[in-house]
Amino acid sequence: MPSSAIDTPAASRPLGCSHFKLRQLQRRVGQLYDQALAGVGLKTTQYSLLSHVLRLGPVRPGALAKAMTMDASTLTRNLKPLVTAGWLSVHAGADGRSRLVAITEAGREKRRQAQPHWRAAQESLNRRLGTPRVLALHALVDDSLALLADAPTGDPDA
Amino acid sequence: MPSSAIDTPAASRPLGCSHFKLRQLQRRVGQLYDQALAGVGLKTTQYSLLSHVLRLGPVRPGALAKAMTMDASTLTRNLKPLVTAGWLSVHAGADGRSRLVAITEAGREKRRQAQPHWRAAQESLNRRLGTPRVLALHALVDDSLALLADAPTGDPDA
DNA sequence: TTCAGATGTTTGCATATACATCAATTGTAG
DNA sequence: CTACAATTGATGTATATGCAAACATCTGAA
Repeated sequence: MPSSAIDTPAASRPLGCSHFKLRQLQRRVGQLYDQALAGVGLKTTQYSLLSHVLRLGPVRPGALAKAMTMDASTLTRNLKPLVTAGWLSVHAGADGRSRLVAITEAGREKRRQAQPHWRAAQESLNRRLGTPRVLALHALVDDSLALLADAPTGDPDA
Repeated sequence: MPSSAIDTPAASRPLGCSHFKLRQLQRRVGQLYDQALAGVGLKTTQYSLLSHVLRLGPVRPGALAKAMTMDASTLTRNLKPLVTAGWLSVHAGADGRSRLVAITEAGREKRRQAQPHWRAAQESLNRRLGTPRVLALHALVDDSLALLADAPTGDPDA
């Protein structure tokens, strides 16, 4: 068997469904993180969103969605609870149609408060899986994301 | 503390959020599979559900949820569209409180019809990521799931 | 036998997700 | 200057997700 691409023996072909496997793991990991953040009244997704807005500064929804690999419409809706809670604010952008999402002082405080819990979840996961395994997983995910970068949802100019 | 757990150099510590990374990848991969199945009117989750019921035969909702690593209440609701469509049926189980989920003939046919599309999605993903990477990802996910097996949502007797 | 606790499933509630479509705005060609 | 294309978000619709609690049923012990 010369090339690694052809004539792959059955045992070397992925058998299970990649989507299902990822889904399963994401559910479990999500539960761990959500539990850790439950005490401060944040879902993990919300913590992610707060963190991204904090890091990216006032940012247009479209750019934020692209940075987070999510559909713009999903982002619009995910913003709602955080704006209602007063942790994020949405202002008019320079362009009349566009907007700017920013974190509020209350949002900064909330994130500060949540950060140790998030960190605890990370460390707990590292302990349970072993740091090398987590590192390997991160690397694989990052590589995969890069290779799929031109997939739907905010495809680049391609 | 001699163990390998302490004093990990900064560069060898996971930096990003494991949950967020998994979430991102799952979204992208989910889109690929969903696109492939859109033609036959199935979401990827629904294809998974059909496949599991086909494989596990008439099965109690609780056992099915555990097998799929999802919350029982999620499963209950995910069944609804499939039952409505006539692809799955829910009967009374021996025990008056429990039930049995089974696939119907229409469900078998629908799955048969969808299978090539699912397979195409798999192969497309294998091509885009490279089979070795997909294999490595599967292995990591499987190992991680095993290590997290006693997490919430249908924890074993532990 | 009757009731307290265990077991299996569904509901209430809130959020997450995305595609198709709508609405508002801007930019531009004529 | 007007009509049309392009850009940017928001909505309509449907599904997915999970925790807490309700519901239904069963089991075993007093």
